[in-house]
Amino acid sequence: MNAESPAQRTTKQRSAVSAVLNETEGFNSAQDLHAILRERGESVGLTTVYRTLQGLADAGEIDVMRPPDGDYLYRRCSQGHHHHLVCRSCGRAVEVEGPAVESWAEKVAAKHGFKDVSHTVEIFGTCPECAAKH
Amino acid sequence: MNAESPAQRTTKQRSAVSAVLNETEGFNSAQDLHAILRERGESVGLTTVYRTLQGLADAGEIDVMRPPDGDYLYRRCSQGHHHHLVCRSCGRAVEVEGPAVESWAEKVAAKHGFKDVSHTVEIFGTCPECAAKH
DNA sequence: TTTGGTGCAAAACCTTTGCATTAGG
DNA sequence: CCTAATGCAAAGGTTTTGCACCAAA
Repeated sequence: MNAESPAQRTTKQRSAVSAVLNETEGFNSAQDLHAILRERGESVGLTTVYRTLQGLADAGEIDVMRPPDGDYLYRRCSQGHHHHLVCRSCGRAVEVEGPAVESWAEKVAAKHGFKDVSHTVEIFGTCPECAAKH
Repeated sequence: MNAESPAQRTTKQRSAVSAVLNETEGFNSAQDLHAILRERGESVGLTTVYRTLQGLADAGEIDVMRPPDGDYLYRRCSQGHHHHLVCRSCGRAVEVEGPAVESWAEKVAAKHGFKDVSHTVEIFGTCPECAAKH
């Protein structure tokens, strides 16, 4: 029992969910993704969407975000640690890095003796396109 | 109809909720606060706790936070914009400031043409006391 | 064939709302 | 008195779970 067999199966539903995540440039809720799939004629249950997203999130293949209000949002992202500049209106997101923020967080936590430190940083705003639409 | 009368009444329930917020040094959920009140023998309905917290939050008298998972958390805080270093185990929070983070967020948003920018920054970790308890 | 995946319906949860009653000013 | 505040119960909405059936390997 050492050969860690993923036993992860490739199904039509998972491929469909993954495909939508590849094509969308913003954060979407599980229900959004489910609606998109239905519009396309793909028949995937909402339960499966939730379960697939959980799996992808656990595997670190997608980013999960929680806005100040509302539900969980998901998005396929590049590898590595980064943060997001998210449009409040359309959900479009830009990946941003902030080395200074990382070190600042580490320093602050260390100063107070906190261990196992992690952090969340999200920037919200209205993107140029949405601002233009008035 | 110009003298903006707050019409805000001081009730036993609101005082009780406010008192608990003053005495706790960590973030608590509405249900936590409700439980604490009941333990004390104070009889306050969960609905009232929720409504009182909403009011205090709208008035800017308490900070609302959303952890990566779980429900809304509330805490009485000092005035002004600041962020938190929160213990994942006991909820204790330290208010921290990061001028560099503020300007960084502004700059990043401006570079991408985003307007009406706001941001959230939370640092999570295990506080010294909780770490000692192993 | 074997075992993980799927999907429906139902359960769990947290939070909000409707409405009659209570009580602050 | 007048009207905001309270609290119970019920509604709302999202996410999870139980279970029988289906399909990938």
